[in-house]
Amino acid sequence: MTDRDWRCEDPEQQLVWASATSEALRVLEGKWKIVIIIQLFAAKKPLRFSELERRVDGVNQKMLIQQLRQLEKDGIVTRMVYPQVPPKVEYTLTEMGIALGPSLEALIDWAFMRREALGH
Amino acid sequence: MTDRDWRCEDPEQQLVWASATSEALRVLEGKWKIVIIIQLFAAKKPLRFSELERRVDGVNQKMLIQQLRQLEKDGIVTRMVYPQVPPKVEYTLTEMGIALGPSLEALIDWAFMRREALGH
DNA sequence: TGCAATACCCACCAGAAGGTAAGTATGACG
DNA sequence: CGTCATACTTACCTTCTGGTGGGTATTGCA
Repeated sequence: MTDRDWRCEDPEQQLVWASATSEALRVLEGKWKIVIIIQLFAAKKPLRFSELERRVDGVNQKMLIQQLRQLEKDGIVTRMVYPQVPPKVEYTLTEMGIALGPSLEALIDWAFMRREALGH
Repeated sequence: MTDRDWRCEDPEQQLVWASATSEALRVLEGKWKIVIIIQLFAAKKPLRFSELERRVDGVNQKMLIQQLRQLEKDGIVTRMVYPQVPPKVEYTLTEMGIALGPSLEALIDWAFMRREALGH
């Protein structure tokens, strides 16, 4: 475990924290990734492409695939192909995807706090 | 406090969590925002425009202002203008900006975990 | 024969985001 | 009068992201 006091004075360390966080955020960026991840979290089981398509409201096939591929590349989801016809492909969260839980929870908390503070 | 178990089965709730998180992320998105926020956190004091320009490596004036204005609009930073010549403008984190702390920490933790897992 | 089901791929387009280089406003100071 | 410092603003260009509407491959089944 590294020292995590990113409010420290060391400018070098600040650069490290900043770049680490930017990197982490890049994995979550894009219009659909969070929604996909939360759907996979909520389902608690592998989801087929078509199931995701149904659950992620408003997404189209190209976008869904694109984001899934990026999430796969980033180690957040696993793609499992069943060689049958018609095709069947299942997506699951990896361990690293599951490990995102606390961050997402913290973000959710902040979002709701903010909502209340802004009076919505 | 609302129920925060976003891994629940209720599809309606999932939509709420998903949209809340997307909203929160939108506030942090953009190439420079995280770096700006972390610099303000680390400084523990108001920073002038030119100080930020120096601390946020690689940013140009237009981008820095643009992102600062968005952060201001989103209630993350405060812009304080001193009416003097040459001009002096200071930027501070709002309460809501400071409240981002735990989320950022969780993201940093995850980012470092991921780094180790990927063997960097 | 030909259609259905599933998970894609491709060409193309529009708008948003990011970036560069120059200009502006102000008043103190020499 | 001209220069300096600071915090912007503007015009313009390039790149990235999101989106639409088509097409494809495979095999079972009517």
